[in-house]
Amino acid sequence: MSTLPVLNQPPRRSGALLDQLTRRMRRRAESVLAPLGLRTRHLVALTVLRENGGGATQQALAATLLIDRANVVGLLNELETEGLVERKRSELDRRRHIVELTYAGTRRLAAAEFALAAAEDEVLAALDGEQRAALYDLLHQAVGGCAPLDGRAPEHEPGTCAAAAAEGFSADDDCESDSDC
Amino acid sequence: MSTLPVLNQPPRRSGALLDQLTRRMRRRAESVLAPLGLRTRHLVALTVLRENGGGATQQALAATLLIDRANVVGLLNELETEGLVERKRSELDRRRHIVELTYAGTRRLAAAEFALAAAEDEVLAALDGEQRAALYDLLHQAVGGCAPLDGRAPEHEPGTCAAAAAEGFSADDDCESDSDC
DNA sequence: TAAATCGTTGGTGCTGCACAAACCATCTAT
DNA sequence: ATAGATGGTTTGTGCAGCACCAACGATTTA
Repeated sequence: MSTLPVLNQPPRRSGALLDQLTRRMRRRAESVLAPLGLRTRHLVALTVLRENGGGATQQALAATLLIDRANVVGLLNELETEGLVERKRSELDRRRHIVELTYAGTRRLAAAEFALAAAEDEVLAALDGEQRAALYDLLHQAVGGCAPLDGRAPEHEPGTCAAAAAEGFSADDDCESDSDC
Repeated sequence: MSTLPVLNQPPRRSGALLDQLTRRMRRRAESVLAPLGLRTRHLVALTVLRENGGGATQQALAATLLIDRANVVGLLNELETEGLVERKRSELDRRRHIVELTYAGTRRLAAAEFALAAAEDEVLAALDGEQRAALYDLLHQAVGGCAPLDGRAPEHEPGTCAAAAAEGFSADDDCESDSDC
């Protein structure tokens, strides 16, 4: 606030706060997602599917989500038994599956995003609208302008970090220090 | 920035960004802590020990760190074999161990904090000093003013959320929605 | 003397992944 | 046509990082 040089002030380390806030956010997110029968990874997968428009092969999904192709199978099984996603045989290459978002999937995703936004507002309740916007801007800038699939990912070449950045919610990206995104 | 009402703007969800930034922060933190032979939980424990001044019993530590008392044992073993911490029998109650920070422990902790601050600056490199301060303030306010052991925890009664908030880095606090802190 | 408490040990279980091996169906190259 | 590569699938193993329970010795308290 003040531009006066204040010495001896406590460390002001944001790390702990960041961690704390993220934890709360995640908890709330999981809470509101649960009644929709979704978990974070489902949301990420659905988002990716919607974002790249048409359909994606499973291996493309694996690359984008940075998870093992074997694990993609289970993930899609869950989504498919809920009718949110559909696996179609590619006509060009009948080995491939083209994974597509169903109408139900689109709607569920929208519902999830709505719920998620509410959860976020809840967690950030202590901030007013302006402050939330400021927070968003700072975070955005800090992360490096690499918008996390929300405000349009710049490039979505498979294997890019935009990949893992996907929803921001990924498991444990080994994106490393390399300036992928 | 602008106060003009802008419609149709993308969701601006901070959740993903928060997650992303926190992940980076954690990675860097772990990286710089590793050469010091410390992991996050060690740092948290050391910080708690320093913060409450004298010494703490293991059960008090368990309560403060919100971890099982059985797991405190292993944690302290690691710290003690590194000479950062000392277990003394309480003279008042010889069942108890009074855990104290050694001089080496104090120094190691200071070194860790220094390294951590550097790591943080690295992660927030895209922000200038003023912006970092603004981010801190926003995070602080969002978290609820419950300073995370850095800028003096308001109360440190065992079992409080200030507990888990400890370093902000805790495993999976079930702090729930109850307004503990 | 009996019951409770503190630290300790050891075991079990859970979540949430990664990773590897092997398999069938299918495509591609020769 | 045949061999090799590829896409999806299944199954199994392993790891990290915890929680939780049960039991034990030493000690305190009732």
